[in-house]
Amino acid sequence: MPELPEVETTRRGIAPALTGARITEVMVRERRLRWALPAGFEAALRGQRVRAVDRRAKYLLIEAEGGTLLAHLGMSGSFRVVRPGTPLLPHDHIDLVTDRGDVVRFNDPRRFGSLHWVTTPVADHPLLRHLGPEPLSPAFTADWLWARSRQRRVAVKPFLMLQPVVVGVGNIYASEALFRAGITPGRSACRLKRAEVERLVACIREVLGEAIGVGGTTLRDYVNAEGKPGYFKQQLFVYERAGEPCHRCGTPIRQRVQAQRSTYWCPSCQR
DNA sequence: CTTTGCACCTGTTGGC
DNA sequence: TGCCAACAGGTGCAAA
Repeated sequence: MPELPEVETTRRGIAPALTGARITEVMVRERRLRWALPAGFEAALRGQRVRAVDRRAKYLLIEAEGGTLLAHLGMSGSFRVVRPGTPLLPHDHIDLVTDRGDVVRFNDPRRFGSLHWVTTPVADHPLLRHLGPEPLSPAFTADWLWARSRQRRVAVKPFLMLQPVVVGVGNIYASEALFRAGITPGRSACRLKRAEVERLVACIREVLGEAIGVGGTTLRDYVNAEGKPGYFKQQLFVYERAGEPCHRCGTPIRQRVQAQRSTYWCPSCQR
């Protein structure tokens, strides 16, 4: 499910309930996530006061006094903030109960999501150590993307989804950014011209920023902390629009598979 | 090192 | 109507 805009929307939604609150109870109904929750997970978290809720790439960092809860939503994960006694939905695997009477509830049908309690410096964690720059930060520049792309023969669309290159761009926004930049997704990264790389950096920033502004994209099951969908689906130019007319030129949108993932593009607007 | 394909899961959809 | 293959916002890992 979630790419950077959906994770950021989730962060903004759960932060008010968690920041400054103490976790008084941890209820685990299903430990088999991407990595099984270890015995002692609940005990480690119980009693922790949350200092801040941050995001790095597609990870949520719930930073407490004694460590950080590192959460990933995988393909189908979501967090909701509910009141105690709210009936459980299928796949509501974990509850964090706070001393303010909020329940932060993790749901994940496919269980590709993960939770880690980390007591070492979190930026050094193996899952975070090799991540590239945040696309909305000044560290993500045309110079950076240019340098990273020069020796890469891989097609530019899967290239944009490599987290060591730039974080947060997933299957939807890779196609959307390439449409906006006018670059066809099958071009090798190393064959991009300098001006194209510059456009791409700007378009990645633009599309992610706009998506955050409307709460992300809901295709199927993504919901924010209030259980509501994001509205960026209406703004998608190409994703899941195979055969439909391009919003810019009317040419039918095409679809192909790259690196086992569907790619969408306009053969007329993108070269 | 880069690149490719698989694996992990459940739920939905579309074709026959 | 029912069955089954294909596919779905991700990514770690093994192998070539």
